[in-house]
Amino acid sequence: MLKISEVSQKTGLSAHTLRYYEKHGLVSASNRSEAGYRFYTELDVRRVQFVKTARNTGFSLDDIQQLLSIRVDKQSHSCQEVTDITEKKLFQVNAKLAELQSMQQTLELLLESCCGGPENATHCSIMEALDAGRSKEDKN
Amino acid sequence: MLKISEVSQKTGLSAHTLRYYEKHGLVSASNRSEAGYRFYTELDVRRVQFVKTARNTGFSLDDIQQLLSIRVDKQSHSCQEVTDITEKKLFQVNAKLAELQSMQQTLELLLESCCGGPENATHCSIMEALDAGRSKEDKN
DNA sequence: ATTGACCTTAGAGTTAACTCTAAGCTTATA
DNA sequence: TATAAGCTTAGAGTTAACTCTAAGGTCAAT
Repeated sequence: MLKISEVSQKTGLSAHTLRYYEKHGLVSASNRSEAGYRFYTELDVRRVQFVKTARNTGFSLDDIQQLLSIRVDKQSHSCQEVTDITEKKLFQVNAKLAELQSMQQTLELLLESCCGGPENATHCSIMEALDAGRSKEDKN
Repeated sequence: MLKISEVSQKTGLSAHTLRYYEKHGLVSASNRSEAGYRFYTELDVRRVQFVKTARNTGFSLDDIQQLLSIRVDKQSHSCQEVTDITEKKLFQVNAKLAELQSMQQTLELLLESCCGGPENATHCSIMEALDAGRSKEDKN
């Protein structure tokens, strides 16, 4: 049985975050001391680690809620449910990735076009490009 | 002289957003009618479009504040100031990109490993992987 | 018995960039 | 002149995931 600070150490999540997760129904300590201190079992800690891993993989806390409810009763859920959640997340990641790649390219082009020197910005090609408007992402 | 709804139409930004930009010192209408209605000049509209283009390129409103203050007095600013802002943004974009690419790879691996079928999730390899902990992004 | 470190809760604050609401003028049209 | 569309403002709400604060109880060590 671990106290919250020990779980914090073990997982790298702050005690604040652990309480936040509990308040939001993700992971709670199975036991409490008489004084009300949280006591986490080994299983609780594994659940915390599951949350952390899923978080690092990009899942939102909402996604993780769903994954956790599958996790506690795997028999009643299918692999397809799991892949559905995962695919949805992958789509989101891919969409964001495309957006950022476009930004990256634009920024690189801007930097290539500009001298970057100490001369004044009267003819700065970055300023000109931003002034020209109609950027790549400008969907219309 | 254009009213706010006309500028909205021209730029694709909502009237709310235009007022928001004004409140935050980005772009204001040069004139007002007697009744207090905003009237935008052609120059104001171009400034709005500059903001929009910069936004689409990934710059934050704070970055754009700086870019605008260079824009109104290019003589007093160097190309280097402009490239500094741009490089800083590119670094941020690259960092986020790396993070998302890592997530993408993890998610793809997860999806490859799972059958995704209607069988129950008792041995779902995605669940197992998330349970195994220590993901790639888990820096320690 | 008194520190000081740790725990508890409810609830407020943070971030960015909007987005919306309410209450009330103004303007154009019928 | 009445109605509807559009404008104004201040200020509240949204989103996600924390992060922090205040006020107070608990525990181990001196």
